[in-house]
Amino acid sequence: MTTPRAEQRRNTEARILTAAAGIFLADGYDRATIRAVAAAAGVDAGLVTYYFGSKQELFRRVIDTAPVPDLAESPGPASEQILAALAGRLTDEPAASLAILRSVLTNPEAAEAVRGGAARYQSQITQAIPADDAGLRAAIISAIMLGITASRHLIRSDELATADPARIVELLRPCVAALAADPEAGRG
Amino acid sequence: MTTPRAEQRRNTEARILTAAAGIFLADGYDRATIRAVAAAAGVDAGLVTYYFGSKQELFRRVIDTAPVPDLAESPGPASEQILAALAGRLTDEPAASLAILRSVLTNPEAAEAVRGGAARYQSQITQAIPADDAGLRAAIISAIMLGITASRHLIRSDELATADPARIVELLRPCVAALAADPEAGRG
DNA sequence: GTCTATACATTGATAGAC
DNA sequence: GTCTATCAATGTATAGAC
Repeated sequence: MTTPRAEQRRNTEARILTAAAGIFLADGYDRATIRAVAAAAGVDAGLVTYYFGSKQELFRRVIDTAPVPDLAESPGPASEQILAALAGRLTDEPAASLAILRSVLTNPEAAEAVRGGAARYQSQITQAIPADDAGLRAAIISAIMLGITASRHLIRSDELATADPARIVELLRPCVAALAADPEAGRG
Repeated sequence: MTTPRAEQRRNTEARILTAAAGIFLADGYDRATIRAVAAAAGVDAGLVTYYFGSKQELFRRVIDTAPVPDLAESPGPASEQILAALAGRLTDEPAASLAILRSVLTNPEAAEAVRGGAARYQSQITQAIPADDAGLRAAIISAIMLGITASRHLIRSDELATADPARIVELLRPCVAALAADPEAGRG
């Protein structure tokens, strides 16, 4: 029943990380305090900075745990892959991703993370779209996903927060299809 | 050439308000300090709280100056009215509105302002859409507008920040049209 | 009406005890 | 490895001088 120090440290560190994701999600980077994170993790405030050095570094570590949506995971055309990824983000709330999203407007570090993640996300879409202005189309799609996610989970707009994810996806289908479709298809 | 005290006060107050809008836009509510606002307005920090009482109240006053987009101003069908309103927000940057947007994720007051503004905005759209799920459709449209505006002006995503507003509107046209259209029109 | 000086609270981060 | 005590910095808000 001995718990080696290294293992115990990993446990505590992981507990702090998940607690930090929750606090950053709830309060945003600026309002989130190390003391609050420590309290949520059931440890002392000094220990947090002892482990992670600074608040910035702690946030950076939280960012690293956020998954990057991989479109290739789901089958079908590009527009359906995009909608499938959105559906996943509507049902469950990825704490780390939402923490980044909430902090993006106040923390440069979070802004950089969003830009980086969005860039990779957009490049996936860009490659799947045959249009020559695929880059802009991908950026618009990405912006739409951001608006939908933020409105539902962060701002909690009444209609969007309570709506069935399936209905939201259904209503967005022609929208995304029009953006991801080959613009030449309709002409000749 | 005498400047009555009341008039001088109005001048200084207005100067502080516009300065505050700029600071809140640039830094967000939390990071924005009264000292920075005072410096930008060319007055003392104590004077700001003397006029507005508190930081919250100052922010509330800035919020009140933000215009509510009126769809009825432009002609045509609902989808075109929405796109016209978006076009306006893409070209010029309404400081007060963007200040609210940046602060929405950290300040409850700003969140309330967004909810209230969005509700009025959405009710306009809802009335213009014949569908029975018009409320959800309006909420989605509103979320899309939020995502586009935030990505362009706040996050400054490369593609969206530099793109021509006309092209963005053009790409979004079928998207908004599909959401604002009568779903019964296509059937029978 | 405007500015100076300051009280008060909060927070990030550090040093040392257990 | 963890917690206690503390420092230094920042920021809001107030009281009083000009």
